[in-house]
Amino acid sequence: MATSTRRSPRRTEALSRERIVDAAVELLDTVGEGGLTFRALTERLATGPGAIYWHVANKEELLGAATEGVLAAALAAGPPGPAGSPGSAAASGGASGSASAGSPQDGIRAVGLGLFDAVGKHPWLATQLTTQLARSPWGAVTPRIFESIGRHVRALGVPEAGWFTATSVLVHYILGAAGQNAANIASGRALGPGVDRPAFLDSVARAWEELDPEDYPFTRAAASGLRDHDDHEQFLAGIDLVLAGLTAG
Amino acid sequence: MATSTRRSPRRTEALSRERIVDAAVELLDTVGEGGLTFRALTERLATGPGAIYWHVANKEELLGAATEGVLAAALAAGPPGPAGSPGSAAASGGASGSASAGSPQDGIRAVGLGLFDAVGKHPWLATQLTTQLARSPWGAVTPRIFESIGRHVRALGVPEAGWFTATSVLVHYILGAAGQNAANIASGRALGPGVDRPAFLDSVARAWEELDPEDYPFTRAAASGLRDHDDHEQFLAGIDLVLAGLTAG
DNA sequence: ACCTGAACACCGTTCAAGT
DNA sequence: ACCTGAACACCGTTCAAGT
Repeated sequence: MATSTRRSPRRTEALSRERIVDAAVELLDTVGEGGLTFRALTERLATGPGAIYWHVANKEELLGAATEGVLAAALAAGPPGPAGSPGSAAASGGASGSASAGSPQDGIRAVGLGLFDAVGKHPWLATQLTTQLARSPWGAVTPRIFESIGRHVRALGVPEAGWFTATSVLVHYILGAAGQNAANIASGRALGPGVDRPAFLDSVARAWEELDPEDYPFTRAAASGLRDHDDHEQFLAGIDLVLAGLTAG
Repeated sequence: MATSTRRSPRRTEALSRERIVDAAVELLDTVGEGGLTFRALTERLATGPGAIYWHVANKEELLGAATEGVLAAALAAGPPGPAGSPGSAAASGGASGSASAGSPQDGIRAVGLGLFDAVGKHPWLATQLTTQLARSPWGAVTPRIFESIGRHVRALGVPEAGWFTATSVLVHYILGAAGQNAANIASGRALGPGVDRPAFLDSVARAWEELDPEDYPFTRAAASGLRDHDDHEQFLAGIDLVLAGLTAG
């Protein structure tokens, strides 16, 4: 199947589901969730809407496939966890954090950080994962996330009756915190080209400090704590809090 | 059918921002997030789109107002008492303390249950709160939620450095679990009129038990635990896990 | 000040028709 | 089998015009 290497105004490679999903991820990453439209997709792929619908049932399925792909990559990059990708065991040998031989606690931290960073790279991912988690627990996404955390929970020695609770708390926290972090980055960028995350958090802290002292004593007092926190450190502190609860019970 | 004659009674009350927001909430509750359109709104309010735009800047602001209204009610009402009558819990601002007489732990459980049940009544609320929490921490929603939980965290004796972490974990878990529960209810209804939540959870459990034993050992084993769990009990177990971590540290 | 309703730009999706 | 592209129903939003 030697494809001609000549350049042409039209696309040279045949369309495929994979190419479409890749283009969707690219669009989501660069223009955001609202930027993924079939028109933008047809332009990028030099084709018509009908061609896309030949490979993909509808937009929901396309979003699902994009989510699954990015999630699988994020989980595979971490410790050797559950099903990486069906078929090929490629994974390019990455396994950056091969400290996976460590404790279950470290395993949970590693998976959490992997998801946290994946969401930082793909800000739309948090919303999408949350949606899939809630709307279709029978799909591929929910078991994959659940398993990636839950196997470490089990290794921790948590009694079986507590598995679901512990894994739920961890997963909800991880996705929530990751989504919030990603949004903070995006909001900072939106405020101006020179506004990075610390600058953005400072503006939020300032807003919180101006709240009514009568109604918002806690939030006002907690505002200053917003400023000088390392993303990862702050995120891991939340995980460790849950871990403390697990080993204390 | 009455053809072009306008059968709906002509509007007797003047339009107002409040009436529009109320109609939006009603639409969200009955037809879901996708059902809130300006056309449905104009029909329900017997007016034109221009009239709505006179009172409300755009759809985003309308959704925000709907979210704020329902959230304020949920925080003011607290959890529905077992038999008693809360009557009106005035609570201007953060107060939210219908169960304020008890321990801080009970306070957190009460606020959590209040949010959990509000999301159960308004399934769109979880997504909306998460969005607001992430996208605009300077808005009204974020401080209100944060305060409602955080003041009890402080009362717990948690050192100030841990306030943000603890409150974040609790809030993310509460919204995540509430959203998942609401989606489960909706999914059960969607599957059929006779399918309630237990039946739906059973079908999910069955799906999980058919996963590949090699790739999903944990999820398979945890599946059976899905079946016979009381909503509230299960939800509170997650909160208690975090509380255990707080008092252990 | 408040409301009307036609019009605009855009969206997801379909489908007869081509290769 | 795979792709084309016009067409359809619908959406959020605007705005000159009315009261």
